[in-house]
Amino acid sequence: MPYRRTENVVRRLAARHDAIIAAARQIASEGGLAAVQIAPVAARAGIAAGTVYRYFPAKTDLVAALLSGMAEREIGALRRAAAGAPGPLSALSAAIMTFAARALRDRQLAFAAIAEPVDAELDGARTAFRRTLAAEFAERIAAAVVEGRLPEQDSELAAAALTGLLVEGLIGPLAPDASGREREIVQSLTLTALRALGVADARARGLVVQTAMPAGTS
Amino acid sequence: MPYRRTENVVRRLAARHDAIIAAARQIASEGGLAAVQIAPVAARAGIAAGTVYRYFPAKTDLVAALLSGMAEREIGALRRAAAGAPGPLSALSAAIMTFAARALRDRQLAFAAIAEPVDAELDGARTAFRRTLAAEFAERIAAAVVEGRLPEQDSELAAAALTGLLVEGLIGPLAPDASGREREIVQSLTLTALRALGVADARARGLVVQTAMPAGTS
DNA sequence: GCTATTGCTGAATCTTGGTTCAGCCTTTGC
DNA sequence: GCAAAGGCTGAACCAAGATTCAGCAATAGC
Repeated sequence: MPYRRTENVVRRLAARHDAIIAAARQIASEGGLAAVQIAPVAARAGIAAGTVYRYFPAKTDLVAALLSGMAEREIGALRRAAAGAPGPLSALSAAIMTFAARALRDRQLAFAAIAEPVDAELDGARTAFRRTLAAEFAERIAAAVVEGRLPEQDSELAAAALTGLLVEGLIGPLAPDASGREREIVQSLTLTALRALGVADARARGLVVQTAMPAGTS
Repeated sequence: MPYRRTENVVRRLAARHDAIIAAARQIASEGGLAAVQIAPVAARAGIAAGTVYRYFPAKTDLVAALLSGMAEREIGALRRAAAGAPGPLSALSAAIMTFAARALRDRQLAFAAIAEPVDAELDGARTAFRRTLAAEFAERIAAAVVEGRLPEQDSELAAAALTGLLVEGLIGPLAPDASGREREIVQSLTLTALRALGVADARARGLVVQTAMPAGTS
C-alpha cells in the first residue's frame, strides 16, 4: 500500500489551501466579492479550476473561509485596541476608531466583506461577519451601560445601529471620498457614533483624539 | 392606414405598464428583489414573459421604475411629515420617525429597496434610492446646523451615517425582531439617531414622543 | 523501476434566468 | 368583412459561471 500521505505532502496541501484563500482575498481586494470567481482565483493561485474543488466543496465555502479569517483578524485588532484602554468607554471608543481606520485602509476589501451586494448564498457568510462585529460592539456597549458610563439602552439594537452607521459612513455607496482626509473622517464618525450611544462630550473627554492611523499589516 | 393607436389602446397600455410594476412590487414585498424575475412578474401581471419587454427594455429598467416610484412616495411622506413641524429639529425628527415607522410596516419591501444584496446591475437603481433618502436627510441636517440647532458637522457624512444607522437598526440582517414592539424600536432608534446628530436631550424636548405608527397606505 | 494511491487538469456539462423573435391575434379605419 | 399596423405569445436561444470527471501526473513504499 504505497502512498501514505507524508508529512511533506500534508504541508504542501495546507500551503495550497492557504494560497487559494490568499488569491481570493487579493482578488476581492481589487475587484470586490463579485470578482471572486473560481477560474480567476485558481489562475492566481497557479492551479487549475477543478483543483479548487479538492480544497473547498463549493465556492460558498471558500468565501466563508476567507471572510471568517478576516473577521477573526478584525475582531482581534479591535480587542487589542480596546485592551489598553483604562475604562469601558475609552475601550469602546478605541474599538470604534480602530474599526473605522482599518476599514478605510482597505476600503474595497472592507466593502466586499461587509457591504457589497452579493447573491443570497454568499450573503450568509457575509452576514456572519457583520454579526460578529456587531456582537463585539454589543458586548462593549453593555459593559459600559452596566458601569453607568452610557445611558440605559438595548445594546443589541444600539450595536446594530452603530455598525450601520460606521459601515455606511465609511465604506457604503453613500460614503464620501476619504482619500487624504481619512483621519478627519475617522474622528468625525467616531464622534457621531459615540454621541449616538449617549456620550455627549466625547471630544472634551479626550475619547476621540488619541488615534494614529495604523499603516501596518494584519 | 388603419390602426392609429386610439385613446382606448393608450389607456390599456398604460394600465399594463403599471400592472407590471405593481406585480413586481408585490413579488418584491413577498420574496425580496431576488424573487423579481421576469417570468413570475409576467405571470402575476397576467401576460407572457416576452410582453414585459414591450414595456421595459430590460429587467433593470423595470426594477429602476419600481424603485424610483417607491422613492418618490417615500420622500413625499417624509416631506409631509416634516412640513407640519414647528422648527428644523422637529422636522428632522419627524422625518426620521416617519421613515422608521414606514420601513417597519413593510420590512421585506423596504429591505428589498434599500438593503437586500443584489447583483451589480440592479444595485445602481438601488443606490439611487439610498442616495435620494440620504440627500433628503442631509438637507434637513444642514438646515438645522445653519440655524444653530445642531452642532457644526459635515451634513453629507452625517446623513450617510444616519441612513446606515436607521437601515441597519430597522431592516438589515442585524435588526432585532420588531413584531409587537414597533413603536418602541422606532422611538429608541430615533432617539439614538438624534443623539448621533448632536441632540442631547431629544426625549426631554418632546422630539421623540409625538408619533403614531401610521397604518394606512401609500 | 514498479505499482498502488492520490492529486491535478481543464474542457465539457449543467443550471439559472434574462432576452429574442417568428408566427398568431387584436384593433383600426374603411 | 378586409387589409394594415401593432401587440402578444412562449418556446428557443444565450451568457455567465459554477461544478464535474475521465484521463494524466506525481508520490510513497518497496
